[in-house]
Amino acid sequence: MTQEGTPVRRARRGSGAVTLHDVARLAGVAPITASRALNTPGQVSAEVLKKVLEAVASTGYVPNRVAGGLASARSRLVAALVPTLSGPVFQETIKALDEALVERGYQLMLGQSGYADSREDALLEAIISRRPDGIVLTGIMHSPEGRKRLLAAGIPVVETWDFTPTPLDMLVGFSHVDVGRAVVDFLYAKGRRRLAVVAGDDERSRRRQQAFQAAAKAAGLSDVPVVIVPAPTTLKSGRSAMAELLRVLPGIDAVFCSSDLLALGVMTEAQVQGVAVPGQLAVVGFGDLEFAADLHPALTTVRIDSSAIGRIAAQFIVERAEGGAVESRAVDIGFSIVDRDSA
Amino acid sequence: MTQEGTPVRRARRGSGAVTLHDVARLAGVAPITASRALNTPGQVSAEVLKKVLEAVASTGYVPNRVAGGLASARSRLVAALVPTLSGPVFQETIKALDEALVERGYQLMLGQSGYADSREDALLEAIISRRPDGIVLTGIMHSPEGRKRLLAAGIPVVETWDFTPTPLDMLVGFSHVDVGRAVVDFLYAKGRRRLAVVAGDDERSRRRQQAFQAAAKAAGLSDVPVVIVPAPTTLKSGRSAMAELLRVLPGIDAVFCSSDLLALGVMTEAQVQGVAVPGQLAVVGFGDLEFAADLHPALTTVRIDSSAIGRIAAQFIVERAEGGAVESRAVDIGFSIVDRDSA
DNA sequence: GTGAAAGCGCTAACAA
DNA sequence: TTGTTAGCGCTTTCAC
Repeated sequence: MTQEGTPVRRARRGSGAVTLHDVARLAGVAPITASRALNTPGQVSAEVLKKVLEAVASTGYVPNRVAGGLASARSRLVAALVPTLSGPVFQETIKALDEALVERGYQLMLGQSGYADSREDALLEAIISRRPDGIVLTGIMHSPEGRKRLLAAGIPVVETWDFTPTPLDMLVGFSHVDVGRAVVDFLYAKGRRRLAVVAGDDERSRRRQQAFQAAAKAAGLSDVPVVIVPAPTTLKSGRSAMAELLRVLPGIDAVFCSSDLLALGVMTEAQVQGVAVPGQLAVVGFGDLEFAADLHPALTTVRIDSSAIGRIAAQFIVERAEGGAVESRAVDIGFSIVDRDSA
Repeated sequence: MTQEGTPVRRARRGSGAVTLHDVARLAGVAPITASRALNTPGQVSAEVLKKVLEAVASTGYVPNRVAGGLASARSRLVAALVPTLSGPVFQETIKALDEALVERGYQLMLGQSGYADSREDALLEAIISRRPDGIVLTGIMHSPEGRKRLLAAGIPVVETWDFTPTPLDMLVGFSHVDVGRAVVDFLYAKGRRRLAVVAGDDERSRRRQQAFQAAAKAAGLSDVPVVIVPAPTTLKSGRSAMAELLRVLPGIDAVFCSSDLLALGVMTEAQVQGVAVPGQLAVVGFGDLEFAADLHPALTTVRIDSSAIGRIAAQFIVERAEGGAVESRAVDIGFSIVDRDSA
């Protein structure tokens, strides 16, 4: 059903939206000139620029970056894979990543891989099919198929929140083994001798926990009991883990938790059961979430500069996309133990 | 620099990746047939399907949905706008939205608008330029320019987490005015008479707060003092708001907080200052975050089915994109007050 | 500084 | 069921 008498061979396909052609026609220039006026204004005369800008304003033209992406092979889209959107751990990283990206004209796509690797492959395909200019992974890509797919796609990848000598491509993170050790040293220096761990059932938490146990053993401390709780960690699982610990081993004097939320649960249960923190029990969290400093008692915890991870990841990807710098970079952003009242 | 002696007029542009053409050639069919084998397998013969699938497997072909999106005017991308990625409030909505979308072959794009409207317009343009199949807003789009842009783009929009008689398009939310009133009734029934509010400085919180004040007045209660804290709300601002309230009006017997985190801050400060909850002071939160039930005392709070909002929004958008159903729909998912120990 | 032509990789429309 | 053709809206390449 065409509206006018103009002879048309086919039905119109387009969305009907204003296109660059419309703008160009209105401005009296060729489409490519309009394109240049918008993307590289330095390359056109002031007069042309003005006319194009007027045409844009009067039509309400919004460029179609899907088409632009196809033509230029640069989507200006970056994908981030997180285990889950529940849980505040990666939140600041994603927030900082998005902010840094938007500032540079990129957009963020999100995918939840789950803590299991099951859906990961399908998700990876869905993401690669959008041809993002970069992919940010929280954690290390372990599955061989995943690594292969990513490598084959030739998309810049930043692995984060971990450290490995064999990154897929680029890397921004820190050593979980070092964290485990450092917390043992910290608690030992505070005079604590009967340590315990409450850890979420994900790979990085487990790595901290194992390093913690090994370091405690090396320091000549008694065996460190461990309670593993499902990922993502919750206040509730912290409470029940603490209840179990208290039941089985009432003599412990310090607990290292794999998240601040878990630590809050542990402190809550301690309070309910009349165990004084830090008097009888030291509690150390992980993450230094916004609330940690203002709890009562204020939570001693391991601080990770979550925002920095996001910012640096964004920078790496944008530089790769724009500068074409091919070098693979790895940054260890480290961590610190924030010594507050709970330990 | 061409590799072979073939006379080429231009340098090769493509990404070098395997394309549908490669797959089709390998399978011995036309590109469109390969396309159909992958997208609408019912339309091709079993034999062709098999050959195409084999070709896909042997080449590691991953479809380019950027190209597909351009050709079909369906990007299978949905954008979500949140005020901020910090703060757990919309987290479950986004999580559920993403899950429902991925299940149906869509991908989620994220944008942070900030609580101020300043960057919103630029963000909106960035999003529209990707031609998503739908946009999910947290909150109502108020700015006239924003509404205009969205309408002009012709992209299905779902406004969420609020209710209005004049939605832009589709709507999934609840009435914040009703929440404010219901909490007054609830506290009144519990015998509380000197109510106060701690509210984040965002529009929806303010609306609950105002309705709360009005309802208290209508019930013949004394004027309700209000402390406004910056958005996003934090445990810290809850503590200082409570400290202020206690200093100025020590006689209050109930506080309605605009988030559970704020409520936790209020309870923490109360505990530190020796005010018994719920004995002397009732505390009501908002959101029913995962941790609320396991605090001590367990937090009485307003429960919103955050996941349902995400799921329904996804459904609305997908139906619009696929069914072409043009009707505008509005759903009030309501809320409930979860009566636990803190009030 | 400006433009014509070609094509990015895919799918809608039409035809056989 | 399969194929041909013509784009989607933009940017690249090459030429003036």
